[in-house]
Amino acid sequence: MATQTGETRSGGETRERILDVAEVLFTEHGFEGTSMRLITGNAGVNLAAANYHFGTKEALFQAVFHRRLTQLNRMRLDALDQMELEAEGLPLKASQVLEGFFGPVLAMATDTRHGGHTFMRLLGRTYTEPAQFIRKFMAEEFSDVISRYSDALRRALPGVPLAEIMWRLHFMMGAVSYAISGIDALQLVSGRFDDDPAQLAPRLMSFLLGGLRAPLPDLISPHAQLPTGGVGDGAFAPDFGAARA
Amino acid sequence: MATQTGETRSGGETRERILDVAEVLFTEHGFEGTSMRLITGNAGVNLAAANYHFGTKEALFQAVFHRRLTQLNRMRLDALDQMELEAEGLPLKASQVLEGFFGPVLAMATDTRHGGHTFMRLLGRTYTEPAQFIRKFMAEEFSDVISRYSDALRRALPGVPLAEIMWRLHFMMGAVSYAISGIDALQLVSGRFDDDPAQLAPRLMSFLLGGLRAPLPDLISPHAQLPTGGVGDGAFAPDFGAARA
DNA sequence: GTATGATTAAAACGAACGTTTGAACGCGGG
DNA sequence: CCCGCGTTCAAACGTTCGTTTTAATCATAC
Repeated sequence: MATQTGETRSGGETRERILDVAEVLFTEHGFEGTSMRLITGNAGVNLAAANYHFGTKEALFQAVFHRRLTQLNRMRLDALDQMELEAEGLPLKASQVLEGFFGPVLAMATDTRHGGHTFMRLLGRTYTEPAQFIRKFMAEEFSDVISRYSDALRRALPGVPLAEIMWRLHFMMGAVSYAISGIDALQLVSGRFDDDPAQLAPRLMSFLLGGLRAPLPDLISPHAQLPTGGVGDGAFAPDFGAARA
Repeated sequence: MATQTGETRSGGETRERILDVAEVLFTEHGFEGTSMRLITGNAGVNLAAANYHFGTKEALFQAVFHRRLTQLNRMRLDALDQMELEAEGLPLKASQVLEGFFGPVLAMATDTRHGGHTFMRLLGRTYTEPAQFIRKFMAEEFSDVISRYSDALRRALPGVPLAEIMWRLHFMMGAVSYAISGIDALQLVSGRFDDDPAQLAPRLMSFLLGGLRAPLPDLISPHAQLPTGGVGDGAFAPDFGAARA
């Protein structure tokens, strides 16, 4: 009220406010579906302020990711460091590795007070976004964590080929992503049921461990590596063929 | 060359061509990121033709989905009908149910000749899109299949609560979605490795069955229902708290 | 051969987009 | 007191968007 136009905000408050609002709106409407005007409007700041602080819309999007991913991956690496320290050179248990990798994700996802929930939905959604500039920095942000954790998993599951571990890590990331981002999608499709967020973690962890430690599949050509458990019945009807009218 | 301007196309060829191109471009750039001009331009048809045939961009998007989803869910229901017929009233095996549900998906996903591969990536990506008009008809297209298959799963896994089955179905859909849409995302993050598409199905099926049949988690409040297998160690560090600077 | 109805072409519509501009503002140190 | 610097402001830039409009073109029936 002191001056004619808007009041001046302290320090980096405008910047942080833009980041917070952008995180929510990018989650709700996607990158292309969110306009700079919508972001700055909801944040109560001037349109040009966004370009002043971040340059371009792409850079703003990256800044949203960088702020959270740095924190997330730091938590993951710290957890792994501590577990490996306590293990004194012995391989970790698979459940420990999973907890180190997905624990921070779930903690962030169920934290509604600091916006982590919103971001994790955005992350899951963005992981499959093919936009070039997104893929680029996603790879950079993740490569360290992936290599450290795939290594820990390889030691936790001796005899399982590395390719299999990578695939299962990939599958697990999909399950976690859906677990976080698709709760309403699930309700939408199946009506209401037990969705207590406090029970999501044990549910998910049990599922992930079951999948990670499942018997190895019968692969087509190469030498089978471990006993399989009657999984390979049925060949997934590979002939899709001329089914399209 | 017979006439001054373009040649006329037969019957519904223009319509089909628009659908095919739209499917590819929606997959690559998303709904908001794909313009009608890009679609019609790549299809070699006039811009107005798209609005003539489909009315609006949203209706075109729905048409893309309807064409494939109808086929996909028909395959799923047919497979379930036949399996239940052959079972003569006895419950199906969990592996059968999974194969009926995800088999058509994988068959479509690995079929590069008829564009199914493209569509399945689009489906996985769209499942978590929060756009209202998308959620609406996704629910309609899927509700039949979900209720039939969740019922079959419930009979295949007696003693497992329905809520648990729905959650695991949800987790599995996430894993399958990533398996289909994120192959390059995986390579991007971990370098090249074995990605023979013919081996994706057995790999995925093994993982899914392991997760589906995993021991039930220790839930916080309610009565435990089945013996659990030492999964509940660690509580996923629920205090995320003031970690943000 | 020509009238008819379906389909396409080309151009234009207003609105919304990301970004830039140049002036005004608040506030610290001379 | 005022000047310089970081920041915010209103306004405008040129482009692209989804959609509509008007006229031309085609296949077909008479």
